[in-house]
Amino acid sequence: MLSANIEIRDYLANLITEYNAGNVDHFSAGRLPSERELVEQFSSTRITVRDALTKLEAEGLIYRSNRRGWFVAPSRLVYDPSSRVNFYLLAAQQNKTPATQLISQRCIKGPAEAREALGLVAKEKVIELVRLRSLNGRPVLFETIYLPEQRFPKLNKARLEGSLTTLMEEEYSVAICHEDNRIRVSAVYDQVAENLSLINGAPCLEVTRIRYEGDRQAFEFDKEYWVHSAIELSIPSK
Amino acid sequence: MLSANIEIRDYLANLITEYNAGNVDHFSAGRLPSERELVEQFSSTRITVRDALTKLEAEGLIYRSNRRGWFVAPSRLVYDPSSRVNFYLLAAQQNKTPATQLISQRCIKGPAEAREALGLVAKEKVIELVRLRSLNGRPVLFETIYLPEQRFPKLNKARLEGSLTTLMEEEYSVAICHEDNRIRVSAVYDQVAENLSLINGAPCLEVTRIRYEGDRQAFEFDKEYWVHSAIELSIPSK
DNA sequence: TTGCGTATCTGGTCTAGACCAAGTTGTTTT
DNA sequence: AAAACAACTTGGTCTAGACCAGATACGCAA
Repeated sequence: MLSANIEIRDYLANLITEYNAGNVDHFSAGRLPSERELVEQFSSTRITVRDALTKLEAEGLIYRSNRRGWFVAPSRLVYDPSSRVNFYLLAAQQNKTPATQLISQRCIKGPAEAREALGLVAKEKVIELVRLRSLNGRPVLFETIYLPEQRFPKLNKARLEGSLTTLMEEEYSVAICHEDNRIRVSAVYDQVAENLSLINGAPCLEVTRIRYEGDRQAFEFDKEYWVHSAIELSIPSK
Repeated sequence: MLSANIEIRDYLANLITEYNAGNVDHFSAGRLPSERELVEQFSSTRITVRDALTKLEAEGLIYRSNRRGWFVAPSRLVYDPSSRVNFYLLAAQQNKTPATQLISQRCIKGPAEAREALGLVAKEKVIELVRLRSLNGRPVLFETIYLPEQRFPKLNKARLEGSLTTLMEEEYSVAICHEDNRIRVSAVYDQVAENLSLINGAPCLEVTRIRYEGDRQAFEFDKEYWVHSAIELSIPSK
């Protein structure tokens, strides 16, 4: 005996599979029926319907756009965090249209985690860049980048929405020698949640990255929050 | 104005931080108060309390043991999926006590995904091994391993709960030349959920691995489901 | 001492609503 | 045509319960 929420999940999961296989009839523009319509259809309650939707969200089959509705998740971007292929190229290779928006740029003391990773002392400051990246108009990545101010004076504001890796190579002769990526499942809140159109506490994939140049001198500390259904990591062996 | 569920989350998150810092008074044996006690304490309802708990679960601060209660999540196992360090060694290095249980062993046709990855044709079969791995008595990993029967005849049953990598090296002269890991956030159901003491639809970290030997011949296909709060992936650059 | 049954506790699932706030859309006004 | 407003729709949050099923603890009988 299946519980009601699983029945609804299974029903929707089947429709989604068909939809992804090309049968576009089920959902208009990838949008699922509203929660109240599903309640009607299954003679159930919103609690149960939302249980089903939350499970599909956890699986990455659907995603929510805060207070707008639930949508079928497009195919995932396959991403190798330790490769330095830039976001635009990667997206283009997978037939997705990328976009980057610079949300803020500040020169601050910065959080302890970043200062430690960058080996800063005393009054040294960091440049904090906050960016939002989208695929086909859907926000998928909220990232905060910390750079030592001393290493990157006079950052070219015009280029901050493009590939930072390229900028750093061309204008600051950075040569990455090593990097460490830490990946965990986490949740988003507040500014991150809002920018990704998620609710507080929604699951995400969190990537923390430290990049080193030359004799193991850290020059970049990143925090990335990915809408989990938008991404699959690919880690080839060394 | 904070919503009630966030207030409860924040309250518990603080207690958990203190608990992890050594103030053991708050929770006996890492166990949170029961949902009904929290309802009392905050003059709220179970829906709201469970919203808060679900958010803490998504963040990996707590985990649930099905119908037993909610517990503070121990520190994560840091794991490099592309390294071939075995589970026992890895756990020991991080002061955790590992255990492995062989749940089933069959010789079957196997799922299309595995057959394809292994390049099997016609009537070739695979050996399917299902194992559950624990840290300090807590189940954290449910894994299914598919091996081509022809490559691994007469598998030594006695050793299937130990390191497979070691077994394959010693008894079948396997030399890994390459591997590909795919990582995504997903959800667990049925047998996987039961074995991990999770509910249907609970979030997890799914790792799919293909290992190759010699001239790029695949010899192993794995599906790993990790309790997400139990693990952090570490991916050093190539 | 060892099972075994039972009472109790826990989370799992669900009912049947309510009100709120943000996003969307259509209409009116400028 | 553009801006402003209002009506409506959507998910977000919450109330106040109910019953179920698995896990646990405990007492009793073999």
